[in-house]
Amino acid sequence: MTEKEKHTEEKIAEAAREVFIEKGMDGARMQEIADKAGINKSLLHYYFRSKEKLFNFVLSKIMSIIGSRLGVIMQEDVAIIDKVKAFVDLYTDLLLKNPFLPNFIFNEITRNPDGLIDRFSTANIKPGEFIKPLERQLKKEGYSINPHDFVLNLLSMVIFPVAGRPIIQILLFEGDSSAYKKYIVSRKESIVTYVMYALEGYRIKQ
Amino acid sequence: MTEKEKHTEEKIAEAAREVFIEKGMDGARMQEIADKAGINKSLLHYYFRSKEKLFNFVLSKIMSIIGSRLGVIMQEDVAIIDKVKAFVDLYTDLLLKNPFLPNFIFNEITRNPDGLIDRFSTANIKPGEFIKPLERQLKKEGYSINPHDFVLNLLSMVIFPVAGRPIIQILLFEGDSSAYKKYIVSRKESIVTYVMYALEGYRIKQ
DNA sequence: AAAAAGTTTGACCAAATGGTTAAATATATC
DNA sequence: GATATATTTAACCATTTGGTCAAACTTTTT
Repeated sequence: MTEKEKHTEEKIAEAAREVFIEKGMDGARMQEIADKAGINKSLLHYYFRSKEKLFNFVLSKIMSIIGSRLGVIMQEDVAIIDKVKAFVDLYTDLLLKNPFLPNFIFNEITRNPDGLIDRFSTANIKPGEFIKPLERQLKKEGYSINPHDFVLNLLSMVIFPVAGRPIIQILLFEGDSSAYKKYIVSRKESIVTYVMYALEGYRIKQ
Repeated sequence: MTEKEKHTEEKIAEAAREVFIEKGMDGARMQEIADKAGINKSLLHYYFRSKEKLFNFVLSKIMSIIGSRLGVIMQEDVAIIDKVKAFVDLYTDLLLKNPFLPNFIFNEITRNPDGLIDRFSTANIKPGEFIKPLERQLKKEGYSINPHDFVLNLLSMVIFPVAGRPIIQILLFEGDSSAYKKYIVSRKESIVTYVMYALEGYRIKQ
């Protein structure tokens, strides 16, 4: 009973996750989620009362995962460049596996920006906790860069090329899908190099 | 007559632009566009036969503007760092004025990636024409960086922070809207510095 | 000024969509 | 094995939404 319930609920959550991420809240259809889960549409409403409730459930789960990963990396007590490396590796892989994720997040925060603060608490994400350690570490290693710039530039370079895949693929690779993928993987290294070179310029000479 | 027609058509196009950009194709409602244009819903269909036609019209216009701006900058025969400066200035302003634009583009290319190639031709955007001059210029100035990395990192750093505004604003500025805006403006300079420092590392010593 | 052509409107329609409900089926409890 | 409880289904509903149409109104043409 609890076993089966878990099974159905999981199936629904998984299907909903896929559809919502690919189509967004507005584009997603309850019927499509039901079909993908191999169940009746009424059953969706039996487990999750409404589309919105289902959506919130899915989004919360995703944000928790992303947030906790980010938190772990940012709070590790290692050299800046190792943090960068860990971050780039982890998120490149995550994004390659979930190419619709960035657009989904962008879409949702645009659609409902006011709900974001609550979502952060629900997902137990505490921004201060991973900006501050970074700030300390940059100072400790003698880099005078604004930590906000540092973290935002990094996030940008990792996430944007995946979020804008179709454009990038055409703009830089004449639509060649495998060339694009190979390139994104290669960026794991080239981003780290780029950041390293940039940081060099911010080193406080003494 | 032609005067009035222009007036109404323009009003519709402008209203449609606003609504589509903010809500996306799926989220936009023909009624809302009609209301915003101050006209009857039937009139929308009189000028633009269907929602899709109206959407395509709006999107094409936007892409043409963005593309032509990019083309001009990329083909100017000036030092790399001046290109970077021009690009950052122009696009930061564009994005501050149209904060929903990036998400709109992401959304659309995700929703319908196959239509993108046609849209590029319609908007008369020729990717090769602004990648190649950049490639030459980088070589000429003795930087060994992969041009793809260079251009993508730049695009990322300019666009991402605006696309992800609600998150960034909470993550870095505790939700303070004016602090966020001030910061984005300040990035006009800090991005250029960051890129300059990074490029330094790619300089071929001789 | 009459006819023709173009523009605008309100009423209406069919399809899609999120959601409900009562009955049927399976499962657990006694 | 009977009763109660939980799960699943099919039929149905109300609302929303893109779109149509004929009539009314304006403007242009003759």
